[in-house]
Amino acid sequence: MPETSAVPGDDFDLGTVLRALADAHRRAVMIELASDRADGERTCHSFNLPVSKQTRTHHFRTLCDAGLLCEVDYGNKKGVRLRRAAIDHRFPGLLDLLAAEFDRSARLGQED
Amino acid sequence: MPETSAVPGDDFDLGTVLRALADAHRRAVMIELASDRADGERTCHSFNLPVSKQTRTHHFRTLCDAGLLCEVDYGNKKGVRLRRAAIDHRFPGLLDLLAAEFDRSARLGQED
DNA sequence: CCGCAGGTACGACTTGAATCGTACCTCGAC
DNA sequence: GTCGAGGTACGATTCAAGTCGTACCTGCGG
Repeated sequence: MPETSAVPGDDFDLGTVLRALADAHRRAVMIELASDRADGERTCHSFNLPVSKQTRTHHFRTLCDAGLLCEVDYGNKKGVRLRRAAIDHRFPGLLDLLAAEFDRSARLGQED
Repeated sequence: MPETSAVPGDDFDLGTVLRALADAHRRAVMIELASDRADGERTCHSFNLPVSKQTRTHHFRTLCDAGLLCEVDYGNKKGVRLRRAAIDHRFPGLLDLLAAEFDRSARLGQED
């Protein structure tokens, strides 16, 4: 049971969640995850965050603490997975909002 | 035309909005407004924010800059109004999320 | 065993945001 | 006109958060 999610049930705190989503890098991760309906496990490394790995660790920890992600520790590597069901249960519509932002930024692209 | 909304159309920025909602005081205002389907004009004073009036000004400015509120300047007093239509158009479900949080906190009350 | 890559722990730095003090403005009541 | 209440402007302070440097751990492949 290599699960490392900080939040057990639907013990979400809206403030914590919004603060987690307020950062552009973390939001980018969440938007990417929310858009992928496959909900596969991703490595922290697979997101192209333009920050050092210490900072990456910090951001993913923040997201986990907020209950948005759960981590799988392989010792060497780490996998993250979106807690879609829990989030949808507690904050219905939130992930749709993020997914919509994905479409939006894709539509805008480099223009503007 | 005493309108003073900083954001004209649906020129919302998700980051700005989430950062605005990340603060507990501002969120309290938004939750209260989102729950009131009457959408009447309120005075800044009518929210019971436990901060000084300078800080209150700061928070309402932040909410207006995010495009969540529009203000009506009466010189002496100021009215605020939720930009429900614009928000619903750009972020469908967001206000429902906040309204749900109102119910939730009401249900929990002082317990827990 | 050793090196490398991903990840974490701790600490330091820096920036942004929340808060308030002081001063000033605007309107309405007296 | 004067005063008071609501509001704003500017500056100072304080604190949280993002960022990275250094050091260390873990597994995998040579």
